[in-house]
Amino acid sequence: MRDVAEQAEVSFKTVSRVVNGEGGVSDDLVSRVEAAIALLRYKPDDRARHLRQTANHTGAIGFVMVDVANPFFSSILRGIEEVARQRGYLVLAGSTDGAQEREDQLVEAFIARRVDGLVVVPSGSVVGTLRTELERGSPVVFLDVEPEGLAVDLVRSDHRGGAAAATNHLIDHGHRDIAYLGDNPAIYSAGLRLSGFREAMVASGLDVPPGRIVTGANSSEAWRQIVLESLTGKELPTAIFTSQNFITVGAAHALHDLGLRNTIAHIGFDDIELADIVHPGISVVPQHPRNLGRRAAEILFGRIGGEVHPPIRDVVECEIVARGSGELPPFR
Amino acid sequence: MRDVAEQAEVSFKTVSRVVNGEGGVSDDLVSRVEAAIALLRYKPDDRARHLRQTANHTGAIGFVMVDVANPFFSSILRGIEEVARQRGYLVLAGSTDGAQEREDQLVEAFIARRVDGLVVVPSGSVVGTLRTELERGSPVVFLDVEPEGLAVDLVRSDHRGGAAAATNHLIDHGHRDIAYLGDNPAIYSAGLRLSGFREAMVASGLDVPPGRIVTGANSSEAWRQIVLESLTGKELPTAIFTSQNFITVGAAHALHDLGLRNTIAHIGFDDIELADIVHPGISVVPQHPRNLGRRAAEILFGRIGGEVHPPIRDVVECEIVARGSGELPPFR
DNA sequence: CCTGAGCTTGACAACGTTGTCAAGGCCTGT
DNA sequence: ACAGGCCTTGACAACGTTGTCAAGCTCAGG
Repeated sequence: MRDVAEQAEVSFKTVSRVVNGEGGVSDDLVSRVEAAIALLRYKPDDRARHLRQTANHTGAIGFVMVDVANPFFSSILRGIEEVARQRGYLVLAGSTDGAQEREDQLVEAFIARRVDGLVVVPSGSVVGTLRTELERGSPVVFLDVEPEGLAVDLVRSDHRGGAAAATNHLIDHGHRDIAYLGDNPAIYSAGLRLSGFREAMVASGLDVPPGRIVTGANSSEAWRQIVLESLTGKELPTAIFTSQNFITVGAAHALHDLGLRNTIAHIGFDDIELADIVHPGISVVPQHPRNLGRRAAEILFGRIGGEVHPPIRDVVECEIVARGSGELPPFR
Repeated sequence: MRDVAEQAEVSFKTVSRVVNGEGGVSDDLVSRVEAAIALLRYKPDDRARHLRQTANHTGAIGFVMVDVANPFFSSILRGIEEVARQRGYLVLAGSTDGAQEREDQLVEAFIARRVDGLVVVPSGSVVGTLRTELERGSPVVFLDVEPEGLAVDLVRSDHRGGAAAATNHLIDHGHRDIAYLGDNPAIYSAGLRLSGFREAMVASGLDVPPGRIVTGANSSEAWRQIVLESLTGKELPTAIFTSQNFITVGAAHALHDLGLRNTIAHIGFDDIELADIVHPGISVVPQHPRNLGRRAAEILFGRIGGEVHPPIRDVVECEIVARGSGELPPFR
């Protein structure tokens, strides 16, 4: 800016006025400044701008998720981005892979850049930098995961209810021996889904032997292996409930490999591309991640705009989409 | 920082020294400052830090893509993020939906925040802010799309070669009447894929009547409709080549709706989840987006680090994955 | 006891911008 | 012709940080 001012032979305050369209500058000077800007390819520096402006607003929000390569999260990001864009905001995003340490780093980095707010899918309990920010009153909206014992804004699917609905769906179709395959139940959503499964089973007076609960891998390929192993040479369950999209895909592959897709009933959490053109179609309890993202961003911008109200807790119901695999009768 | 200094009764320069671990501060003061920092929940402001530091490095890079909700792009983003994370960089990302105007806004916003470099999937020709930045010598790596007449760093798949390979694959299996379904050929990659298709057809002495080229929709649902319409009540092609992931999904749905998945051969560009458990499996020419992203980021960081060499042009070959649908013989 | 080296500490400028205020020129109304 | 107001323009402080440099202290060596 200093250079532009020199080039145009005006003070740099006048350049500032022209850049910001403040008016009160004669046409002569405006055109001289504009010529200098074009000549020097000058671009204002938003960091300095926001630094000076007392108003706390940097035009950026942060999104901390588990893995942007997972379509569930990238769709959420897209939803957030849509809302942010409307308001002229930029989105900083980062993947934690579920690691607390990485989550801390990301939150720290976002705070250091003074984002105006955060949407967070926390990896574990809320500690460290994130907790500090919450206490300080920074706008934070939690997504998909509800932190224990904290009154915060939250948007998530009804994991427990959806899982229970899926389980009941299988039970209604005559199944008694149902296996659950899911993420580590220490993960909030995975824990709720497992609870939903358990409760539905118990409510129908059914047993859940430990061998019927399989947890732990984290890619569809790994799940394919796990399901292959857990379905080989033992007494098979008549139905399985896979509680996450990668697991559903891995299990569908494994069932396919074993020639069991028409034998063992299967229902999954999260929707999956092409789930309706396989045979049988894969029944699922879909989430609507883009809407979750939009909703979270809207709440966040409300807070950023200074809205004061009790924490919003938006738990979105999930309904079953029946496509065939979840309606297979028990094979024994 | 000023407040911390007051609280600890030291000068703010001393606080700066403690925060940055510069040493040369007595243990007594260090602990007083640390106590004040904890008490006031002080976090340094990276913007001011980078503003002062003459070295041009803000610890952030930008990624401009078409749509983060498309797994192709979110996988690229993930690859970029991995490399960025290793170096302690943050990634700003935004979707253009292929609109030049939005691309301009994003690039402008990233530049205004003084990102250290950009990875860009340009929407059209390189004009506006992006062009200015290139001329100024800012580090920019192009991804997936090769800008016309510019010597720039580039990473992309071999769209033309991959499309030709797919087409030849169909021809080798006896097809003569092949339909092409693809994005608007004004889009760089889509144009190359169409060329690859055309050239392969011509090289085998085959006709490409205009009715066999279908272009233009932009969601798998829209493509499902288009394919449904274009395959109803006419003389059908014996094979189709769908040149992008959404189109492949839409076409697979449509073929399924029409009961033609075992009749019309089908091969697609981009890989698709579950493509191998449908019947027949969907043959594809996969790209490896995460690797593309990693590669682009590595080149970018090389430039940011000051490497000087002629533009890198990294065109990654694509190989066919045969799963059944692309190997069906002509039905007539 | 004095000198000088080494350590700790702080004062101040600078980064690129905007906000505040005052100076100077011109016009209008009397 | 003069007072008062408006319009244009610039000087300077401030935002939160780091770099530079000098001041003051301690301590060892002569």
